[in-house]
Amino acid sequence: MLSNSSKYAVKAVLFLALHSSEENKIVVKDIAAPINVPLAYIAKLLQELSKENIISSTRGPKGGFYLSDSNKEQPVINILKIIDGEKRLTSCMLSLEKCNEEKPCPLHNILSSSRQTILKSLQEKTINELALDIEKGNSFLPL
Amino acid sequence: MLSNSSKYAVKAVLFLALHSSEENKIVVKDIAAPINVPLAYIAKLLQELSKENIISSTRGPKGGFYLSDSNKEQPVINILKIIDGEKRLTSCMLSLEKCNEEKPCPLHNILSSSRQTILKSLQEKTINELALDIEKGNSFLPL
DNA sequence: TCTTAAATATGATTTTTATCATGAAATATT
DNA sequence: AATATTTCATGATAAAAATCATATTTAAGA
Repeated sequence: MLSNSSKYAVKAVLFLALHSSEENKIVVKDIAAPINVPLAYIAKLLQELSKENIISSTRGPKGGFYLSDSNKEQPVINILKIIDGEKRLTSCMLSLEKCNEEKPCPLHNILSSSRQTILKSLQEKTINELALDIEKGNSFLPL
Repeated sequence: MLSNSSKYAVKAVLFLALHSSEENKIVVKDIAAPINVPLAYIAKLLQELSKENIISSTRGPKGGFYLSDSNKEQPVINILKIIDGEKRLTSCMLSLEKCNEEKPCPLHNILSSSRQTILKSLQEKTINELALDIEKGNSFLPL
């Protein structure tokens, strides 16, 4: 459902949500290490996210990546849309082009409602809310 | 969530459920064409499924693939377990090894229950039941 | 204005997944 | 027994995804 890249991206953004701010930018190297993702690889993903305004960055000395307040209010699904694309999230489980509510594929009725629920959650939950869950100890981000 | 291979496998098995029986075996070529999957590729998948007793086959003239009655009573998830492996179906959405009910990752609580529901459905629904859905016109299998 | 520290852009390499090809083994028919 | 038809086993190739490398641009500070 999620690509490797998306998972890495979520981890990185969450890390920024927890540890960065406009006044406290973080260098790629210091993001890659704690979230345990290859530096050059996460660098590329961060670039994409930055270009699409999911996260913020400034270059040069004292530069780095960070999350502005408005960045933090975005729904989690925005990350996935950029990295994996809309299609991957919503396409039929059997990849049948012609599958839809009127002409459902055999798996459609079984999976559809759970799928909807998942998407709705990802739509509603903001990056900031996820970060708060971690801070409150309701969830964890090991390795 | 599902690999390409798994999707192909489900389509093939469903096709067999609808059109084959012990007395009416079907040759690979006549499976590949209607489900629109490359012949040599589906052949390999069918071999795997056959070896693991998800489907049945006999070789030589008049041979082919088919579903025995007991094959048809298996849950759909068996196909996915063979082709994708158990791990792919159940692993944490962020691929965090340490994620579990006690120490949930940030996405865990959001997604876990829907995920469970999906797995339960795939566990309970048999191949035969899916086929019946199609026969009744409750679902379709285009291309 | 020069140097340095950072992101950015681009592309190369590696690994994984998907696809294709071929020969060996098995069985039914003659 | 010989032959033809089919699955089965194995491995080769191609495509896509993941990972790595490098040169360019930007901004801060001396």
